[in-house]
Amino acid sequence: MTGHDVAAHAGVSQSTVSLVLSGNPKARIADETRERVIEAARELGYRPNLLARGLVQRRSFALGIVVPELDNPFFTEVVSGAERVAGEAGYGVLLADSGQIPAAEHVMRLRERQVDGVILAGVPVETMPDEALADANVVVVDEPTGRYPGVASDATGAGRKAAEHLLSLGHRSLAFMGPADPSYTFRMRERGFVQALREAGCAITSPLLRRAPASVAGGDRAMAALLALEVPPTGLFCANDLMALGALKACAAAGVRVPSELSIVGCDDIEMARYVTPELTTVMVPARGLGARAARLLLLTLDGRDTGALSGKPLEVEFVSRQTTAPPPRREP
Amino acid sequence: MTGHDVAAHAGVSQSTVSLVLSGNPKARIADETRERVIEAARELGYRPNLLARGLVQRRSFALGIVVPELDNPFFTEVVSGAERVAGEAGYGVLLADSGQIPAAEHVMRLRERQVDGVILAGVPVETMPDEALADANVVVVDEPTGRYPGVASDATGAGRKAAEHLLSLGHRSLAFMGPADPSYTFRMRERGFVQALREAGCAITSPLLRRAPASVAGGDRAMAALLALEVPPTGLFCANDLMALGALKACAAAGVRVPSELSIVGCDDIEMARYVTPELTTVMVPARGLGARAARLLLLTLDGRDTGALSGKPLEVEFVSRQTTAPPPRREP
DNA sequence: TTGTAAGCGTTATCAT
DNA sequence: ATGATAACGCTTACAA
Repeated sequence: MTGHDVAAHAGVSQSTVSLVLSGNPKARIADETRERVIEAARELGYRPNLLARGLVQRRSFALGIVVPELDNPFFTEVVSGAERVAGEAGYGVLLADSGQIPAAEHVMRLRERQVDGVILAGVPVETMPDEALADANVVVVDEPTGRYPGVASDATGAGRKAAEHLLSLGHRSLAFMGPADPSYTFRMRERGFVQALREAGCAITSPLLRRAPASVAGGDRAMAALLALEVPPTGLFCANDLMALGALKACAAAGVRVPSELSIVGCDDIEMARYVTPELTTVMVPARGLGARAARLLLLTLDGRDTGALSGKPLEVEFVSRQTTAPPPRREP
Repeated sequence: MTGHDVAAHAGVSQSTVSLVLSGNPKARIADETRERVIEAARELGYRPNLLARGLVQRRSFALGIVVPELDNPFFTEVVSGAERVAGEAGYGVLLADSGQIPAAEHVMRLRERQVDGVILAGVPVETMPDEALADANVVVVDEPTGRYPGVASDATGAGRKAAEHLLSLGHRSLAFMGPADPSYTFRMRERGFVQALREAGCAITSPLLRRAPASVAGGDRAMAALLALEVPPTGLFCANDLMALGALKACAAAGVRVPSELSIVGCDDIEMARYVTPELTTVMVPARGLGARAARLLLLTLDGRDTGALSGKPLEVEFVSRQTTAPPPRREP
């Protein structure tokens, strides 16, 4: 089924078919002819070949999105948000998970497929060879770089809000857990938290600052270490909800009651945060919104009309009070 | 950067470049020439345009995969598994989430993009217009149809294993919750469960068979209804883990202790099953394996060498004993 | 208003 | 062993 077939069926030339069906604005086609073509296309069930179109127009109307791991619900949401807006704009979405294949390689492959742009989420952009991204349309999610446009959430604000909440509850002995890798967002969450504490005259000591992978397993381990301390903290902020879930698990295993003995605040507000018991107090980061915004920004850029409105200020994060925080236990007499 | 540029740089014709770089087996190229071409390509950072290749070869080396919702961790895993094997085979993966746009429409779009095949997961294939799938390479995940090849898990086996476990613990008053829609897999899980009970002389009465969406919210609601019964069940099997998580939540809210007062078995073994407290006893369904297998089957089909080995028997499911099941409470005297 | 024709960047068939 | 050349299915001047 090609445009030629439709043309033959409608008794017109192939280019007329193209003119009609591609909705080219500067195409003056007789209404009668247009009808015939559309009818013929419908009858034959004609669908244009987007590879051919892409070849001549030099754009594929497809976006690539690369994430480090689809398992992480945060990235799943980013992808989901991006997919939604891309889909609604008629764009295809090529998904690349850099679990097995390095991100740079994925980007090269996407570019071979002539994607019009690439969304990078959770990918350490700085570590990628320049050539991979050279003159490509790139939007980076949640990792501000000077080099590429990006969309981000207010990461320091997230840490700050967690600190303020814990502080206002009366906690003074606070801990943080986060990954060792230099991920911008995690670093900023940490910084916001630590700074807010310091401003309140409540410094965090190094044994209370745990490094572990930003996963449930990592949170579990880090919590175990915290619990083994002479003087465990009464409050904890985790770099993401996954870690918080792990911490929760470790507490359950150790018989530590949350929130009466220990308050825990996560970050992201993944769906599961609402589904565990006790429900996780956290800071909501609009993952789906980030993905959607990234896609929107990319699409605007492609149309050459990125007004800067989208890449502007970071998306707001919002403190969500649930069941894992409470005032610290009274000191044993 | 096109093949022509490389040709010019290497002092050969464009077709020679293609011959060399595409690794065409029946290409006899002088070693010296080959070297020159490869070197030129490297220097210029040449990457073939896959749209052009796809146009002439009439295959895009891309797969489409459509899922009902990326939020559902089960489908996320399916996608992840499929993406992995597709990626390793050099195939691109076009992702389509039928949240906003109907699955049939998605399939049409994917076909416009000339995907070589489509994986349908969690999509009600029977309800799709025939034309959407007509002479396309399709693999259906976990929903056997006579019309298309598919990969499936042993859904009745899953229900059966849940029943056997609960029965062996001594439960006799059992409930089931699952979605009302006629999804094959959920139906089979239910059937396996109910049949195994019946065989054990332990019929399930209709108030103990709850219909609700296969989500956490659905499970929560269904559990509330179950708890409101005169004589609540002592054991419960949920059509999937999401529902089980909802049930767990409802129990926590109602102060019903799991597993001492009520035993719960989920199905799927999503990652979260391990992370809630108490950890969810469930039946493991290899979601990632299903996705991987679906992709493998599709790739084999494309190469025209589907030996039938993959579409054969359903993938085994495995009972996973964790913390949400125990013997029923002793009868009140 | 519509048709002709020149590409888009490849692959693949043929001469040479 | 290599180079012309004809597709692939479409868009887009330009002609008619």
